[in-house]
Amino acid sequence: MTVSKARQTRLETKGWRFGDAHEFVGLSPEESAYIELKLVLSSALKAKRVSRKLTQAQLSRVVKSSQSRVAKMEAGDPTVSIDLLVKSLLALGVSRKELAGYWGRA
Amino acid sequence: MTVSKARQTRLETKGWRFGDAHEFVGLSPEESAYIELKLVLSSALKAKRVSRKLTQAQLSRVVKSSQSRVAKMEAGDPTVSIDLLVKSLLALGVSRKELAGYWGRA
DNA sequence: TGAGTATATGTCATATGTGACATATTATGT
DNA sequence: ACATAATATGTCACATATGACATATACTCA
Repeated sequence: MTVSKARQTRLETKGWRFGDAHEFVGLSPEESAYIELKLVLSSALKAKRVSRKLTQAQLSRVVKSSQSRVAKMEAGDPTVSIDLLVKSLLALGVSRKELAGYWGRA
Repeated sequence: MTVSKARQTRLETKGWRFGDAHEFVGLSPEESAYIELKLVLSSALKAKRVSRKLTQAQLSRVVKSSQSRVAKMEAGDPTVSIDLLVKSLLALGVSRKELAGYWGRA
């Protein structure tokens, strides 16, 4: 998927209530699955941060990033890669089994 | 991890026989886990391609890439992102459950 | 041995991701 | 209401990933 399309998707989704990204219109199953995965990792990251009682600024130091990028990670911003999300979760001490759990979750 | 460090790791690993990336010297557990994850996805991609009896060139058309990049994906080249590996696996019709399986596999 | 096919490796211009910064918006307390 | 902390959003220079291409190496099969 192109960046502009991803951005458009995100814009189109503002205020949209959904439980399953398959409901996004005009997206192939692969595109939906890819977006779903990022959203799952995003919320996992936020959940982990909150459970550790860290601010975004504090977490950004742990993962060697910036507060704004952490905010974008948690928001599922299209400019954030799965790599960064995975690296951040690993930096928070998340195990591979836990990671697998996130992805397997519908 | 920086690119140069990743490249160095790969070079250092040439001809190295290992079953667990934790054995890489000088890498933190997170770095090892990240590399392991990429290697698992790499071999999953290759296995899928072979089981479908596709050449790298054919697969490259399916995932809209190039033969050389497919080769790099399967080789665990440090310039290949998890994003690309995941997108490619999804394009091959791999389910979320299957991905989760790869993800969790030690 | 060769010719044909598949895979690997190197390079490069361009696309995309990143941290950092400024600033806006939203919470939380007093 | 006000101040203060936390989070969100926008932008940008720089870093990294990408597809494409050339070319090298490996693999079949005759």
